[in-house]
Amino acid sequence: MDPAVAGALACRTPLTAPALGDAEAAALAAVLKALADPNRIKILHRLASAAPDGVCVCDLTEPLGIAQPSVSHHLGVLRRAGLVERRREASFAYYSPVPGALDRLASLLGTGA
Amino acid sequence: MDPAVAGALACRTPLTAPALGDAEAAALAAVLKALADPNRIKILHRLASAAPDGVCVCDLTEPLGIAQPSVSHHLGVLRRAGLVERRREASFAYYSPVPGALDRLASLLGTGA
DNA sequence: CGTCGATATCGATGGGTGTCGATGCGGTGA
DNA sequence: TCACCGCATCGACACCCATCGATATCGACG
Repeated sequence: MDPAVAGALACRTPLTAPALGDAEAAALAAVLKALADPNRIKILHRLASAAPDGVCVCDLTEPLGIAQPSVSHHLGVLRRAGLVERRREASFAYYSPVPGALDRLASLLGTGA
Repeated sequence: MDPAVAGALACRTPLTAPALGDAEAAALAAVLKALADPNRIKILHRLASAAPDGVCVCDLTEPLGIAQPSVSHHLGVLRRAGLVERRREASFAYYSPVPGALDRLASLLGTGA
């Protein structure tokens, strides 16, 4: 189609802002996907509200009602997304939320990104 | 196990706040899952930045590089999640972001939910 | 040094989802 | 009236993911 004509059709939108790049969109989607699970939300909520120095895996398994490998899996997802961090001590693993990780995400959403 | 003993084991956490309910976690996860896709993020960003009165589907198909049925699918997901709304006019469909939808989500994340 | 307990990883499995082409449904204009 | 156009839905396909049991790893402890 003739481009000069294409711009004059009935259905067009001005496009005032530059389109979001593939990389930014993918990065944002990756973090959101890590959060988009009920069990991971519960985990993060518990980490954020209950532990200044971390929560060990064994204290997450029972209240979540899922098996221990599943809990480890979810914690790994959150950790790879940069939302929680792990502190190993003896044979225990204490997880705690990364300060500001959710704040950055919240501000991104708030600014209409 | 004896509860009086369970509280005294090595691996315990105080649990200062009530656990997040299944319903809240599922609802939050549903909204986040609707956002957890690069194409949907691009769509929402474009809707938020380019259109006071809505963007029609045909203007989203080409810049996203995906077929029209896929665009309709993503718009449907966003609409069912309460993030965008549709205004039909003639044979066109104009989509626009729901005001405050992202703000509420951002505040939920910011308050550590 | 052997056992046990806490976590992580592996392999399998069932369900969910993004993508597409084909098709249906209204509304427009010739 | 009829062809065309924009959009939604359908059916199929491939792929990802949450979950589990089984197993490996690693440190503590007797």
